[in-house]
Amino acid sequence: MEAHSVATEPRRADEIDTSFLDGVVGYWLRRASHVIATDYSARVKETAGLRSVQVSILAVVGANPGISQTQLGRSLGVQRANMVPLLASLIEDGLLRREPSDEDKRVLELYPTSAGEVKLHVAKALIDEHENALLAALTAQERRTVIQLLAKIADAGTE
Amino acid sequence: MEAHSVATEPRRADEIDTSFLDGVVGYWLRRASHVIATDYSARVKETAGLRSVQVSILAVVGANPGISQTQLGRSLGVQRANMVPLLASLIEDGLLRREPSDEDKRVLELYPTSAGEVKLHVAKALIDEHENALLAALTAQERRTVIQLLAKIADAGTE
DNA sequence: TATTGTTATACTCTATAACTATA
DNA sequence: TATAGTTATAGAGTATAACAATA
Repeated sequence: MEAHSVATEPRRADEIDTSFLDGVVGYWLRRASHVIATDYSARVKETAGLRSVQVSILAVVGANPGISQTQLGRSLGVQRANMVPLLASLIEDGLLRREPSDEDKRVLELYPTSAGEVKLHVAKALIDEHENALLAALTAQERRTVIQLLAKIADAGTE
Repeated sequence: MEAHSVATEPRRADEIDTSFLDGVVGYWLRRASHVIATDYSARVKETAGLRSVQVSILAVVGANPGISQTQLGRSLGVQRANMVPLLASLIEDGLLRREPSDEDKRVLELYPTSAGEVKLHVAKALIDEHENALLAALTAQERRTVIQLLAKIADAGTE
């Protein structure tokens, strides 16, 4: 039995019934993440010439000078292999530098350059601007709440 | 002035300072979305042989028989061009069928087949299972809250 | 044997532009 | 002119497997 006699005319976009998906967390996660990532990527590329993950890299290296590539990737949820081109362009642009570890000759320690710290400062202002624009509908308390809940969800993948 | 004298030894992964990113909604959105999407995609591919967005398509067409491709794409946040291969495989698998509209000869109306309704039923059970597994750390109230907040964020992209 | 950084490569998902047929 | 569906293609972003150097 196929239900094709129900619709007798085209529907308007705002009449679409999505009631089932409305209760699915993963569905809204995909929608919201896509909206935020699209806007943020465009802004950070235009203003700072960076990919969004590269801003995270600058921030984490800035707060943890001497961190290794593997540690960095683990803390950001990025695989070792994918760190290579991300770091290569940051180093080529003079925003990060590498130094061999004294204790473990396999490890390359990462440090921000002064240019990298300036760039990170610019990026931080950019993030504030971006979040204030796209999260205008959320109060400060709601933003804290959503971060807390998203962190719980993200933790499910690192167990 | 480069801050490389601060770190004198490698850090353990759980000692990494990510305090700046911790307050950024977009950062946690990326992390959480990645965890959920990875697990869900693998399950739905293995069990139902579908991509995650295709499950959403089945659900929306099931609730809105006769919907057009453009309406469907708009309601799911998927562009017209990207709907084509998604729908092609669903039709090839006999889960959906198309019928020319009587009123507008440009429009193709979409209807679920009986096989599509069975598949949707399977997918719904899969979604419940997936969400219960990965959102175990969240109470029912917290899930409702996160959906409400994510919907507000997603709305920022459709204004 | 295990791990760090690396290379090469493939796959998924999304974006853009242009075409056709209808309106 | 505008819109629905389509085609072709490009670009992010991520995943997998294998390698050399070192532990």
